[in-house]
Amino acid sequence: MAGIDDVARHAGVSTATVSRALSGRGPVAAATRDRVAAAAAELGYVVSASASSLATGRTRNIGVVVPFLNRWFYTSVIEGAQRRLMQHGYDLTLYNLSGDDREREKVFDDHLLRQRVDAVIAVSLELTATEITALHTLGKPIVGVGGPIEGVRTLSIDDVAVTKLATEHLLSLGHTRIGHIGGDVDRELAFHLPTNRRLGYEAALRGAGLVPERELYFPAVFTMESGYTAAKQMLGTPRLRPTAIVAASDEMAIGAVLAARDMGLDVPGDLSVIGIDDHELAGFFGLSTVAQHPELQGERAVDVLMEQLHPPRLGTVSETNTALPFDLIVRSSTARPQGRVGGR
Amino acid sequence: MAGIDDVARHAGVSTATVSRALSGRGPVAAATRDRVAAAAAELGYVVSASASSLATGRTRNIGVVVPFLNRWFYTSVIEGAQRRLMQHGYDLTLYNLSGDDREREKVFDDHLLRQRVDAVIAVSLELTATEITALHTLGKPIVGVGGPIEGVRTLSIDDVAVTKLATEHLLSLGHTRIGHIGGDVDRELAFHLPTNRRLGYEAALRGAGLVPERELYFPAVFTMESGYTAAKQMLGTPRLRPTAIVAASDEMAIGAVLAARDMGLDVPGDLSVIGIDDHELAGFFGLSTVAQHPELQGERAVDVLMEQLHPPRLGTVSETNTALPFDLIVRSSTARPQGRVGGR
DNA sequence: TTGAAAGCGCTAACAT
DNA sequence: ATGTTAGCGCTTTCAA
Repeated sequence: MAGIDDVARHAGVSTATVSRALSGRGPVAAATRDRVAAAAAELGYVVSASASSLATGRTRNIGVVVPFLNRWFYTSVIEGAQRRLMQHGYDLTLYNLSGDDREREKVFDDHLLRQRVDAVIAVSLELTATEITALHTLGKPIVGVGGPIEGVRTLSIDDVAVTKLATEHLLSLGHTRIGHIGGDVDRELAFHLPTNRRLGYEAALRGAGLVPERELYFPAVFTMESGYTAAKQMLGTPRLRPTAIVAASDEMAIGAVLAARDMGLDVPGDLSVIGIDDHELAGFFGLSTVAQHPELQGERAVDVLMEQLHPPRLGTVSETNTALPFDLIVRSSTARPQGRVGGR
Repeated sequence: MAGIDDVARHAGVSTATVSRALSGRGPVAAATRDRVAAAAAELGYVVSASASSLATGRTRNIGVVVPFLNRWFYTSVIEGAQRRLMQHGYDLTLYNLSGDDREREKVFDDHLLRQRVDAVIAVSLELTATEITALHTLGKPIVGVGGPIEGVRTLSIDDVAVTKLATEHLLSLGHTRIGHIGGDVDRELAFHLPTNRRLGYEAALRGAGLVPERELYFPAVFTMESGYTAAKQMLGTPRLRPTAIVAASDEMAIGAVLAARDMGLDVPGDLSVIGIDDHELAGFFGLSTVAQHPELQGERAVDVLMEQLHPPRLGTVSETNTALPFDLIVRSSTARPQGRVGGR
């Protein structure tokens, strides 16, 4: 493995010049720069990350902490973050908290503090006070995605507004008996999320002059199976009979669609269903939904960090405070309610 | 951030002793070790990764290269690898090749060569000659998971045997017209995989004295939607009329189940379907399948690397050469064919 | 614009 | 068992 000295010798300059030429920091004559670049290329020289880090204190590596891996949202965020990081020449080190508590502790107390990362992105994390302290003693920039962390800048869609929009879509179609399958506050890591989504649902109903019925809310975990179970429950309870369901996630919504089918109900003829996410399977199931673009959230998180890591020259205006976009996507799982209400 | 000198002073020993005490390399009196540990804990000292790496040449970090992130198989492998790495105190740096070619090149020519990793795990990768060269100039251990790489030790289930088993399950139930939805060789990154799975399917048929019909093979990509389309095609073609389908992945199999339902066919009454994977959704859809335990493959890959990175003392026998396990899991999507064949 | 040289924080000979 | 010390490979003053 060629070192910086080899390149220096090869190009007939000092190591300092090689460093300057290759990193772009400090003045180098154009001709010299070319000579150095050529030498480096010829020798296949690549800077040693650890030596460079030790000397500069920067690692060109970002830590991404997620509670799980096997969920569409997280992998999408990671994918977006990774793509953007690569554009900046950064690596991404992944910390998955899905193990037991001891491992979780290890991540915060050891791994993240080893100074292997310049900053961290925390995805949908509900952190303990100790963990927040640990992150702060890191002294590095931190940005959250999808879950508010005490004292940490967080990117997140407006969960209330999103569910409100989904519910309003159903209302505008003429539905008045709308059920909600939401996250179970007691069982989710990010407890604010199911709460906010439920609030949006209720706000929309109230906005239409309706009173949210407690019985039309069914808690579930964010999986297809759980959505399926909840929907069966809801649809099977005689006095409830909703004509539409808004689920707090697409996976739950798909579960609801399948439950309706299994009960012989037509979607959207007998039941309209809308989810939230625009999950990769939403299109296949013809699911109407509100898209929340998680890859974009990952990219944005990186933008925020890069701005702190490499303060931009004056005049560059930050756009990272822009609210995160979400879009209603109407497919074939929602329609006007059948029968009496406004049929033609 | 406390440094090693602070700890040394605090514990009244030299930095060398601190290093030895904390790393476990080299002799240290028990009492001293405790004193050092206490001092380190009190000061919140954590070794600097870059300084340590520079001095030792080891990074305690493994690179994992995947072609995509948003697929159950990859995230499962990563999860398994991560869990095991954490047990060894290693970090995991993720390289995702799903970007454009320029980015892919950057990964191999820059990022992986920065000496940020001690070894790499390549998941389901079909590498170019240049990329293999790049990996080899790395001079670090490499292990592949799920796809053979020239000159690289690779962990992979026996794709032929797996599909053979799935097909034999159907044969044993009495099916004789069995269709196959497999990967499209031209469109997949890992072209050997669809080929091998198809071979296993054909071998099973031949083993039962049947002749594989070309028309009963339908190419697809590894998604639910593609499986759905292929199944509709197969089931809709009058002269084909299979009573069973073996799909090369669970997602495609689920697509086939849904296609059958949409055509008014009962599963397993009119059509049996079996997949391969034991995908997280397989249970929900009652899908019979052959499980391939990707998390385990990730763990095993780490085991192989650890053995090379930390050669075990004599007497420790490596078990990493054990064939990777796969298991037939019978759920409710497979049954004896209806009607004439052996019905009761 | 370039070079010389002093670290960055830790580890591992080597010496004791 | 512990301490002394010379690097690990690069970056960055400081001088020229």
